[in-house]
Amino acid sequence: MKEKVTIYDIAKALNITAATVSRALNNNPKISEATKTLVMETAKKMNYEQNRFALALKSGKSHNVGVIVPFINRNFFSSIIRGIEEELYPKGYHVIICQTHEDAKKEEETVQNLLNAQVDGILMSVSKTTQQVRHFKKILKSNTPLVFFDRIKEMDGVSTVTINDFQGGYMATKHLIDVGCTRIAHATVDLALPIYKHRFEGYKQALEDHDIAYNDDYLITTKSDIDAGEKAIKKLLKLKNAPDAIFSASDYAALGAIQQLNVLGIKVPDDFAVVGFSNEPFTQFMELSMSTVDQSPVEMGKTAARVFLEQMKEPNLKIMKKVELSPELIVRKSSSKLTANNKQI
Amino acid sequence: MKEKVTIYDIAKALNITAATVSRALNNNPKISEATKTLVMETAKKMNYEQNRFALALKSGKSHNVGVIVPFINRNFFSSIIRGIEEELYPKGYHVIICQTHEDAKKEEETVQNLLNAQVDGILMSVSKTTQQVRHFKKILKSNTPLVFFDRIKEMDGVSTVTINDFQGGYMATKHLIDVGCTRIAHATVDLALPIYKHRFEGYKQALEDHDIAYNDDYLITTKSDIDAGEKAIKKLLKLKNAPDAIFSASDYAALGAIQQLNVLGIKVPDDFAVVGFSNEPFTQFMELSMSTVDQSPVEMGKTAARVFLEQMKEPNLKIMKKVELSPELIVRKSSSKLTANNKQI
DNA sequence: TAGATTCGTGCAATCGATTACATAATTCAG
DNA sequence: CTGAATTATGTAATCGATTGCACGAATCTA
Repeated sequence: MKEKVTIYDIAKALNITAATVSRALNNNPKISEATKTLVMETAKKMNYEQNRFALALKSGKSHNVGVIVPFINRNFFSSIIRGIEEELYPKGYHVIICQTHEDAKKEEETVQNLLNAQVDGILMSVSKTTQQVRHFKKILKSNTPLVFFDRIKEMDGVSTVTINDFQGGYMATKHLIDVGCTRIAHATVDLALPIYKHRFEGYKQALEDHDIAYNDDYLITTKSDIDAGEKAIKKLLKLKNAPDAIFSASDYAALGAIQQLNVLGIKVPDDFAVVGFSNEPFTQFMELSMSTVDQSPVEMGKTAARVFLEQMKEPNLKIMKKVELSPELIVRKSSSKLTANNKQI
Repeated sequence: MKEKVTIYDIAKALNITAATVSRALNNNPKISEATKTLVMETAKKMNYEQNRFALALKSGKSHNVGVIVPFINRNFFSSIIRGIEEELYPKGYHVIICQTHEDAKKEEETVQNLLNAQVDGILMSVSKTTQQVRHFKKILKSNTPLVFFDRIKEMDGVSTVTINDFQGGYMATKHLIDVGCTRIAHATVDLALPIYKHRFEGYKQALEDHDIAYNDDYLITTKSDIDAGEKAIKKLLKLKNAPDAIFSASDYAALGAIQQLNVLGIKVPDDFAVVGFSNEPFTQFMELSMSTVDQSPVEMGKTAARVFLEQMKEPNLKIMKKVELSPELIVRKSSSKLTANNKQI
């Protein structure tokens, strides 16, 4: 139907060469103003659109960036992607989405695939099962900017955008202390992953700063789901000196905890306070809304995108930027209790 | 660093021409088996990867598909995208994500942009504010397959994947009737949009089939948020013959309704039953879990992708396929009541 | 006014893969 | 054993945009 208009068509129409048209469109200073405007105008008139492939083939730049996440239908990740898309789209970049399903092998394959597609950059959150860094090195070797967000792997030459998980853990724990809890448990997911390790360290530090001894029995490792949270509560309540609060590194486990506490007839927050982590949408919709730590994922996505753009501006310079965003404690009902010493927050 | 290997490199290594290499790699029957295997092997040995841009430039096919949704961080849409990605990725397609923010103008711009990027197809859910179909016609004119999912616009030459919203509305309403409700209200969002219109029609049909007169006072138009649901309940309860149940076309409005009923001390589900629509994740996490209609979004995404792939197989044939998926009623606490005539479902 | 600059364009190669057409090598029919 | 048919490969154009180099024309210098 509608044949694509090329610079040759414009050239023919104006009786000049394609080279001149190209230069005019690129605002090359060697072209006279007269020709420039003339070319611009006819280009517009003829509905000219630059062919991305020809450009990509010539320049090696695709104006695409690859984004790799474990799953895209997890609020945290889809919100990050939203942030990335909003930041990059106006700059003419397209965002290519890939999921790893937390599978290290699929991650490697995906990376290879995106490199082959010659994306201009890769923004990603590392899969839980990833051990190797070979594929990341390949990215760097191919001179493609690489930005990790949230789940990172410490590597030379890679920029990272994270939230301060230590601070998040600290805030959550301190808040529980502030509302009068003294026997605070912590549910973690996998201490081998930096994000969880840092939350745990924040938890420990908050205890220490408030002269509460760390109790190893109060540390429990769970999966990030409701079931795991239920089991964790059952286990914790069997202790002779059972806790009166829990800071869970996962909102889902926290939800399971609350549900189980309900079943057992234990009053939340009065007899047992709960704080989660991530600010999943459901946490605010629960009847007993859940206190949690917000990670501002949209902002994280935007930041990651901006870091990428900076890197693109300085193609020679190897920038390695580490941005750390601040988490925000969101106090809701599951931990809002009035005590002798504390006002409701 | 690592220079890209091209077919010319392979050709040089084997002392043949690039044409032969190309043909061998494409399994052209005119090439002898001997050369084929030889080429294949050296290609593998040299880590050859086909240059997508050269191919795209030559063929006009990008092996990219554009996906346009209002927002990507809405569970429904991100799940659809997940389905699309899972179906298309193994076939060598990359998925380019764009959001419209429900803005018709941004939608037009995005379409133009994707066309310019020469995507091989566009899968999309139409923005709420879209009136014009000019940009859709442009897609068709450029001979690019177009598939609408969920939010469609009736047009010639466009394939659609929807769920049977009528059936969903019918099932939800019939279920409420089955548990003994007789004065069933309906909260809709915008009857101008087919999805909501069909849900409403299903609602009406279910009433009619069970000899319940349709009452115009029970129809209420709300936005799709919690606030709107609260207001709707307030308004409905002011009626002299107040309803005893509501089928809301939005889970969010249904949530608002439940919260407001709680505030007013009205027992859910015994005194007032509630069914939502969409099966948003939060509906199952609420203490009083919400009955709702599931739209199997991942399946919808996969189906849309498959329809696209079929279209690609028959480039000459103009296929126009209309797939309708069945919704599934999910009964949870907000409508599970025991009545004289009904067993608990 | 001759020679040197500057300015604006054109020429042609390039990016990497595909493919119609040409050609060389082999096989086959009679 | 010769011409035709078949098979395997090479030649060169093409997709669309960019860009180093060349070149003619205009302007300037002394």
